[in-house]
Amino acid sequence: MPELKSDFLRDIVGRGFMRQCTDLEALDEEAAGGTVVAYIGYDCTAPSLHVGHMVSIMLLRRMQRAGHKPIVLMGGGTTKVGDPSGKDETRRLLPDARIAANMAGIRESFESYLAFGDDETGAVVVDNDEWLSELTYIPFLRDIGRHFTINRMLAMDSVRLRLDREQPLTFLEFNYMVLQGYDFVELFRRYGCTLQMGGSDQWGNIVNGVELGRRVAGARLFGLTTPLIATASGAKMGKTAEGAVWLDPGMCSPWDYWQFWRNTEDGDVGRFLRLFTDLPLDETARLEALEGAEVNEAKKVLANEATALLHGPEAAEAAAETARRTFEEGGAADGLPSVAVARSRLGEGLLLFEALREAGLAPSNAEARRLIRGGGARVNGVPVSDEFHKVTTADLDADGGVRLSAGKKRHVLLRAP
RNA sequence: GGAGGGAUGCCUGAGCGGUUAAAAGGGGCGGGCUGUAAACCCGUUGGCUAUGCCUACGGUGGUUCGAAUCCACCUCCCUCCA
Repeated sequence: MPELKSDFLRDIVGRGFMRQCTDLEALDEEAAGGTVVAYIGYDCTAPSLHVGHMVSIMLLRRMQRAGHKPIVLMGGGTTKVGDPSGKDETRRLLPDARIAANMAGIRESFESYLAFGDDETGAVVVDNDEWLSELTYIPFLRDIGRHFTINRMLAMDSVRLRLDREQPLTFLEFNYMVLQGYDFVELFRRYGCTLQMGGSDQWGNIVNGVELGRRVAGARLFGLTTPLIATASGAKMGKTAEGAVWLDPGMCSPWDYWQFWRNTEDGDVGRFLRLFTDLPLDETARLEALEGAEVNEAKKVLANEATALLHGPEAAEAAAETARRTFEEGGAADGLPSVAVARSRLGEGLLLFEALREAGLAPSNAEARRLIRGGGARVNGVPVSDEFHKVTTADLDADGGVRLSAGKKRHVLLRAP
């Protein structure tokens, strides 16, 4: 790879953010010479973003810190259509109110990563519904539609996959790529945006936008994609027992978020430090070089840094401290998720399986009982295998709490004040 | 509009009158080994304080001592023809 001139590209290439770029040298030239305006689009299908979106969020962050202007494009309009990429089934359509609510939740998360404002490098949020819902059919077909050939559209991966598998692809979805391409043109016109970034599965859509911009606006646009992040053992990143690791603290507590990063596989630590923290590269290299059990130190740094970015340094510190007390000392720490229960119920002796269920450690009594039978249940760190064991006031510590555990990692503090 | 095919547990997918809470795999959860890692091995995987009861094979009725399995209608999906 030739020597890069711009801080922005040197930084993100060095940290592993880039998979493909439509014209790296020319983009480097632009970025070295002035402020680049770039965007990434986000679907509004869920009420929050999750860890799977972190690469692109961090990319926008690094870009802004390198002196450029990020645009967060909310797909309020395109979500009404549905992206066929990577899906072999038609996506169900969401009601408009849900889309709007989702958008609000997503926006929230960005506050932690980007500095919003109208100045030269201030981040902005735009909703493509603004222009997409204004479109009128015939003029749109004449101005934009004529630049797309069915031949090329049929060759797109997202389309071919469906057709090859003989799955239906509706005309509505078929239009997604046209609309996404149009977004780029619109952002170029409104904000002088010349770069679209996204996951590598968006490459086709991004290239369409670049091409369209050249044809209808004579613009020189760029596209850049990030690699798909899988874990070292090949699993898709960002899923845990409870499902996706959400960014919204209401959907995934700072404690769980910290734990997610703490549980990173050894082989991923270096890469994740580079992608998901702001630590300088010499520091990440030092941490990555740690061997054996020492990598745990690197994982803690990763968890601290990643959590601090999203939830703030205090939340990260609290999670780290709770983890230290819970795992390294085996005690009941304050920061654990806690559930309150009436003290009188402990007086009579509360069945452990019911307590586990109420604490959210098991979805049903039957599951809780299986957990106990399997030897995975603990009260204050002591394994209990009696299915009908009762938790009593004698189990309470001085503050009126009992620590219930399901397995080695999931702990809840049951409080009976 | 016509002809055929399909809908099974978290997912894929077998079963095609009783021995089926439903094969197999995946995933999940737990245990062991470890370092709150990976890999591997083992157990478990509808609900209910349970030698039992309830709910379950798209929906509603029916045939039968007995249905996920047979019949009718309905809903949704797919393929082909017009």
